Amino acid sequence: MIHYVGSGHGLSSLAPCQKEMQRCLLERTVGFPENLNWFTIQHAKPRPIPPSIVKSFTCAAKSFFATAHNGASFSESLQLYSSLIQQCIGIKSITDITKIQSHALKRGFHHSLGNKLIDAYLKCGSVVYARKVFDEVPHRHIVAWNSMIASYIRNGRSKEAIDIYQRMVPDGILPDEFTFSSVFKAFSDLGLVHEGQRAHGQSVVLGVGVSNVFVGSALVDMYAKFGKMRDARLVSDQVVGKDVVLFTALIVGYSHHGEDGESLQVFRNMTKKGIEANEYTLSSVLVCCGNLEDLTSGRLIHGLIVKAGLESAVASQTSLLTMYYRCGLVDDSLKVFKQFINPNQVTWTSVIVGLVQNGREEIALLKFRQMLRSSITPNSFTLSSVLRACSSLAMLEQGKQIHAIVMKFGLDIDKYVGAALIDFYGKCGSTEIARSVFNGLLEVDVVSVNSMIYSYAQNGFGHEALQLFSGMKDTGLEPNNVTWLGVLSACNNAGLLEEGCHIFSSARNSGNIELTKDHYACMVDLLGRAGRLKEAEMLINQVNISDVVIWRTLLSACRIHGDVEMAKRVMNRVIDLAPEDGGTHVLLSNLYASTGNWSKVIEMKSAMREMRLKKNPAMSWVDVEREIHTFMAGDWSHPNFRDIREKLEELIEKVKELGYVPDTRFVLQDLDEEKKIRSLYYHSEKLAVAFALWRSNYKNTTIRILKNLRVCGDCHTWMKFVSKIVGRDIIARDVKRFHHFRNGLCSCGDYCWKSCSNSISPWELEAARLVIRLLLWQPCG
DNA sequence: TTAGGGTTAG
Repeated sequence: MIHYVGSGHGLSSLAPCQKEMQRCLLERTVGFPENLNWFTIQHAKPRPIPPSIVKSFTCAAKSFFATAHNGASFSESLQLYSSLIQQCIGIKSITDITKIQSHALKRGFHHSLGNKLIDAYLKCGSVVYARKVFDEVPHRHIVAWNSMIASYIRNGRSKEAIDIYQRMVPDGILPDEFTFSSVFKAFSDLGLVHEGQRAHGQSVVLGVGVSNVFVGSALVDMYAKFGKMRDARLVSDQVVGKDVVLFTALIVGYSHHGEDGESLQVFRNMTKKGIEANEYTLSSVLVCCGNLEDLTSGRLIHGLIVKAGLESAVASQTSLLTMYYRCGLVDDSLKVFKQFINPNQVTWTSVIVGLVQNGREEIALLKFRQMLRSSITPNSFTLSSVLRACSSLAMLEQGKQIHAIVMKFGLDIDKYVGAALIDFYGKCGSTEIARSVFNGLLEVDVVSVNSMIYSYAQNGFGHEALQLFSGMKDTGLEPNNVTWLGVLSACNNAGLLEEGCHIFSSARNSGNIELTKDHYACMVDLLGRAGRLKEAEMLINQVNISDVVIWRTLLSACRIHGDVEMAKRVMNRVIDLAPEDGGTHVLLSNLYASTGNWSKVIEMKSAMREMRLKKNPAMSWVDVEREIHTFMAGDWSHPNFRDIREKLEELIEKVKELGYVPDTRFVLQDLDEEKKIRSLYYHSEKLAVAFALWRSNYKNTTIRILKNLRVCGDCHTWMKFVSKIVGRDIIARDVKRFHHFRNGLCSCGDYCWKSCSNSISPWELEAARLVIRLLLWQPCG
């Protein structure tokens, strides 16, 4: 039943309406002079509007003109409005629809056209206007309800979609298969498990179950997104006439929940049934191959993509390059990337991520620059990855430039980028900046807190890490595996034995954390460094973990405390677990060397030669004026070696005056005392510091050193003295942690070099000597 | 006139 509303719809009102329509149409066809009549419009040649549109408008107007004169019936007028609205959809003009709506409203046609108008607004992308009409008109067709729900979901407004869905039954409208195929996504988007299940129940009651493959695949997708793969499978099994979409939803579901093998099985079943995979399926299956590092299947899918002619499809190409880099084939990944004619943001990001994950950080940064040059905007994915590249290379200046780009795009409040920034500044030794980034985050989650705890941990700020950890409870954040490890490592790096033991037992007793070998390794390190070797050994035996890293950690502690007997025992365990491992032999050889057992050292070295094991040469890198310089112990190949040597001699003389005494215990070769002292002087980190000071004599910048092994104990003392005499900060990042040298002291509090045995070690004596010297040296008051 | 699945990060 169609209702007329208002009274102005008769023939008498047609003339002004005609004028109104003429005005609307004239405005639509921009460029027409206003004094033209309908006849001239038919023959006029508009400038900016494409001829096809003008033609359609002219025909519509002609028809309206004719009906107006002949006395248009209600249905004729309605038809004309519908036709005009249809044309507006064609040119996606919301303005024109609004004009037609206002015209129709004056003539009382508004409500009769309600569903048409809703459809038109939605097709032109205006959910707001559509909703306005939806709320105004009394007789909404089921199509209007379904269209509103689908549009809200497409626009990421799932809550409003659910509101509309929940109003259907009270309004006397029963949801149909179109409703359910849309609405389940709204529940999964919002993570509303119970509500989603209830809607599933309602669909069964209404008889709109899985007989429809659209409803079935939407349900499979919803259950998969909830992580309920068993339910997803049960629904899928009931669907008759399964299609490629349903299978893809299942494949993606399994993959997202770590069951990539099952995904591949589903894919095989699908192809067995003769269902052809499309671009969506193939991209998803490639992700599974990448996650499984299953290159054979990955290459097979690559073949299928070529066969299906989908090589140029962007998503499958992106997945292809992702699959190759996850399988470690960076060059193949780059080959795929080269085939892109116009790489998009995701493609650029994928290739950058792949390079960073495979340790090709420098090329990743190069690609990032190319991306910016091709005017592709980086997103939070891209920026967090390039920041990771800068962290790995300790490239402070580059990272700062990327931080500026982050600020430009307003992404410094993003939790992913924020965590990457915190990690970056932490790894570059700038804990204060890391903290200010942390404080500026819009949303703090467990990952950003973990990043901050790690920054503190790496830089020896144990108490700060503990404080942040205890504050987590107030913010309602639950610590995870990574948090416990971070805070344990903070205690370890700062030598907080008691606190570390307390944290470890809390983690063990918390009940909801599964401790991994990393947690145990950290605890063994803490106990071992503190000299509680027996306890450390007992802990390993107690948990019965056969992991080479844990035993090697204990071996390293044996070396610090000179426990040769335990070291031999531990070494046997290490060799059992990793017979080819060179590091173990180096450790034992160093242990013999530090106890002066040179015959054993020679024995070990010849054993290592036979096994063709090599000790990694110690290397240091220093960043001076954005240029990286590499140094090796006793290597004078640097073009400025004369200046470096001169600077080094000068520094050594000055630090000696302040009390520096070379500690030859750190020379692991059998040399006479004088030669030992000379070999200490030319350690790579000393060369790097001397070079940096020579090149930047009159500047007050921080010197940043990166070392591939741990900083040697003698160099550690030497750098403390140097920081005092030159009044400059030195930050040394070694393989384990950071050392901030400032004004004669180090942030590690010398914990790394302190022996915890009962007798006073030479190091403690040296530290005491240093403190006295500094006290004397500093002016009082 | 209305409907379902995919690619990149800690």
